[in-house]
Amino acid sequence: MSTSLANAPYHHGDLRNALLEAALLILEREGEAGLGLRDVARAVGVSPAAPYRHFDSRGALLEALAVTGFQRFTRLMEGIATNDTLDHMSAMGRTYVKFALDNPNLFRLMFSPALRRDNRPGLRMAADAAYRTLRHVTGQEVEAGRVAALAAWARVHGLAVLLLDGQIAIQAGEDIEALVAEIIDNH
Amino acid sequence: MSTSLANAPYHHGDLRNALLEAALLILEREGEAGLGLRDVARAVGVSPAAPYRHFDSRGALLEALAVTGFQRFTRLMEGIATNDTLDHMSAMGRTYVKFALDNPNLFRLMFSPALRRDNRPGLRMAADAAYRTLRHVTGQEVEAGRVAALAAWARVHGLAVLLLDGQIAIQAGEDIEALVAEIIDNH
DNA sequence: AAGGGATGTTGACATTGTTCACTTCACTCT
DNA sequence: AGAGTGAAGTGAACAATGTCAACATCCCTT
Repeated sequence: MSTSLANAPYHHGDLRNALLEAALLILEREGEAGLGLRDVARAVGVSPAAPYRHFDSRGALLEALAVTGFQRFTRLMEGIATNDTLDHMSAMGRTYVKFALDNPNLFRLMFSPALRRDNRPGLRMAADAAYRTLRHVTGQEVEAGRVAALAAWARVHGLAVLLLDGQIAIQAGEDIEALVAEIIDNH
Repeated sequence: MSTSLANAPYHHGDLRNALLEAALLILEREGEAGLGLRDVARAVGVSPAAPYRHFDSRGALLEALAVTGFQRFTRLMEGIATNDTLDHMSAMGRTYVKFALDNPNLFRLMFSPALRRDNRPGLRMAADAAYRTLRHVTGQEVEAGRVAALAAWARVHGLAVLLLDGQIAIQAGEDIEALVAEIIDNH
C-alpha cells in the first residue's frame, strides 16, 4: 500500500492521505500530546515542512483527523437507523460508547477543547452533522422532547468519557459492554 | 498580598503558592495548551528555571493545579451533605455542573487525558477522595445500587462536559441553570 | 516543447521544557 | 557572634518543536 521505499520519488503522490493515516496511528498510540507534526512527516518519510503543503498548521491536521472521526461516527449511527428490528435508543447508546472505547484518542480529539478553542468551521460542521444524525436516529423514541433527549445524550456521552478516563472502577473480569447496556437501559 | 515589586528579594518567600495562583489565572484565561511554564515564571517575576525547585516538571505543576481543583470540588460536595433540607441527588448534580461551568479549564484539566497518561498518584488520590464524597452524599438516595448510581453520575458528568464544549445548543437568553435542573431531574 | 503551478526540500528562527553550574541567603550549631 | 550548609533562585545552554522563506523538482496543460 505504501510507495516503495527504494527510489522514493520526489513527489509522494498522495501525501495528504498518507499523513492522515500515519497521524491516526500515532494518535491512537501516543495521544494528542505525543502527536508531533515532525513525527508524522518522519513516519511518512518526508521533510518536516512538507505537511504544510496540505495543512495550514498542526491544528489543521488535527482538525482533519477529528473530522474523519465524526464522519466514521456518523456512518455508524446511520447504520443503526436502517435497522428496524431493534430499540434504536439503546442501540445508539451502546454504539456511541463502543466507538469511544474502540478509538479512545480519536474520540477525545473529536471533543478536544484545544481544537474547539480556535474556531474551526470544518470541525463544527462535521460535529453538527453527527448530531443531526443522532437526533434523527433517536427521534422516533424520544417523543418527550428536548429535555429527555439531552438527558439521554448526556448520560451516554458521560458514560463514554468516564470509561475512557478510567474513572469508573471496573471489577476484574467484568463484562464492560454488559455494564454499559445495563446503565443505558436503566430508566 | 504579593511581595513588593521594588527591591524584590532574591528569595521569593512563598514561590510555590505564587506559582500555583498565577498558573490558575493563566489556565482559566488561556487554556491548558496556553499555559507555559515560562509564562508562569514570568508572571511571578522569576527565572524560567525557578519553578523546578518546587515542581519536577510542567506536568507536576498541572497535577498540583488539578489536585487543588478536586479539593475545592470535594469541599463543595461536602457542603451539600450537611444540608438536610434538600434533595441531595439533585443538588449534587446542579453543583457538579455549576462547578464545571464556573471553572471550565480547571475542570477540563482535572479530567485531562494527558495528565492521566503519566500516572500521577496524587491526582488519582484527590480524584478518588472526591468520588468517595460523591458516593457518600448521594448514597442515601441511591438505594438502587451501582448501576443507578453510575447512570446518574454519567448523566451529570456528560451534561457538564457537553455544556463546557458548547455542544448543547443554548437558545438566546435561555436560563442555563434552569435547563440543567430540568435535565437532572428528568427521570 | 515550454513553462507554470503544485508539491517537496533545505536551512533557519523563535519558543518551549529542561538541565547544569553557579550565586544568594536564611538557618543551625558550636 | 560567626562559619558554613542546604534550600531556593539565576543564567546560560541544549534538544526538540512549529513554522516560514527560498529554492528544487516534476507533472500537466497549452
